[in-house]
Amino acid sequence: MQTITVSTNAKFPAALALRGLAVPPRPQTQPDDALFSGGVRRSVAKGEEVFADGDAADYIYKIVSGTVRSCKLLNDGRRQIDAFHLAGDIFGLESTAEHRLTAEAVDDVVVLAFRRCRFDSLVQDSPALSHQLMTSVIASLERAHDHMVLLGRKTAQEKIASFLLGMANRLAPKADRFDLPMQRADIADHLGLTIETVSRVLTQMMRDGLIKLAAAGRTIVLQNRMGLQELNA
Amino acid sequence: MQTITVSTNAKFPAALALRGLAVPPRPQTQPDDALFSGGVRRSVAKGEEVFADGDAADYIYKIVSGTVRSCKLLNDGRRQIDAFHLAGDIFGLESTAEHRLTAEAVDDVVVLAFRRCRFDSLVQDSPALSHQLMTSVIASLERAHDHMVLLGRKTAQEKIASFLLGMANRLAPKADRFDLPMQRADIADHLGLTIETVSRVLTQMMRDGLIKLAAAGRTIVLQNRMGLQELNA
DNA sequence: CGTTGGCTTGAACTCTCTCAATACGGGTGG
DNA sequence: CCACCCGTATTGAGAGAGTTCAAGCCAACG
Repeated sequence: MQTITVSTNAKFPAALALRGLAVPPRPQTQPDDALFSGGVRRSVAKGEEVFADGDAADYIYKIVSGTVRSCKLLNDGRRQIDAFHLAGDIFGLESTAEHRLTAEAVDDVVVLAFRRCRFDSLVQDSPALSHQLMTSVIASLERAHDHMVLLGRKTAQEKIASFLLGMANRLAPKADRFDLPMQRADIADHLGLTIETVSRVLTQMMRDGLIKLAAAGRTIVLQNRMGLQELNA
Repeated sequence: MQTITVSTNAKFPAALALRGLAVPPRPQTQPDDALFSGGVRRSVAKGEEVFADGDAADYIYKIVSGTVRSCKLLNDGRRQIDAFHLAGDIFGLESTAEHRLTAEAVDDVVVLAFRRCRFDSLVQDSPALSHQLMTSVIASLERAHDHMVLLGRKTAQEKIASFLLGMANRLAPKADRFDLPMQRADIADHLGLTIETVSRVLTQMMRDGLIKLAAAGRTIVLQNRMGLQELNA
């Protein structure tokens, strides 16, 4: 744990130095962007950590592009992915002085990083910001609640159906086709299944005409939203 | 859903009326009690709802005594208990206007209820309160994260071991003996198991000398904390 | 064109669930 | 004070969803 902490902390200043004085391109404007003007842009390569379990929680992050997974590990290697964060999402807030989970780049990622101390003082000054932040954390909590129902009480089929509909909603709200950024192992560790079960359920759904798979299983086409919704329980 | 909403909303003013002008006895003083001075005391009998899924989220609650379970239901009756709240815990904080889960009294409960709107303005005025509240929500979120690991990746034995150690910590931090306020069905729905599995694992732990059971299985004596800790993963 | 990483498929196994019977305990009424 | 009851917990036997282990496949890449 110590080694991980050190290595990641060491990595971060390096990234800062690299991009040092570059002016961060203005991301698409959203209600809470006021919060996030002036953050430091940081690129994280696929598979690299944004922060690790045990790291000092000095920064809060907002995703510019790419996908981040936040996960917990059991000592024997079992993994649970609590959530996937997509462009626009805020993460890293969920902690005390030290992070209690690891955030890794699922694909190549660009984030904006904000010093937490500066942030805290900002929050002190602005009740509006405070409120926004609170809302963001509470939203995370509600997603966590939904995910607990999924993990504790849904069948493999239902888990996959929920997952596909949820990702479709976030990745391509209008369309019926989208590309999953993560691989089967990530999906499995998010849903509390094995990769084999994920694969089997997906092929069965394909046979049942609910979905179509393409591009090595990464592209999903929803052919029967209704059918999936029924499985969604 | 409508019927539940109405009935519970109707219940609440009644409770207020009943206890209307009674001066709430001052609960044991804690750091964040400033937040909760002036709340309305409300008793909830075992099995009754504090609020239901779909109710207007007008109040925030702090437990004076007793145990509350907050749970979600699937349309076919499957249930997931997200958390048990004990004396001193805050619950009912939502980002939306409506509750997204149901809070029920596990045993006879007394809570303090606070109008959310009044609360919000209080928070506006006091950064300190805001910070305390934030801390409380973040703590909930971290417990949720831990629980997701449990639900998604732990075996029945490990789930029960985690649960017992956790409850021991909260109910009797020093002692090795404590009474579970909830029944097997609640434990099962909290851990993503069936009551039979809960019972079987407990019996096995008893045979293994890890615990002792008494009082119809409600009293637990930890005989081998180390052994449980090892199972805890 | 061989290697690599990720995905799929198959067959056997096992942990947990399901269904069903039995036991326990606290409260009530005779 | 005992007998009965009802809700809750335990125990048993059989079934099944999902896992495990192992092999095969496919596309990307050097």
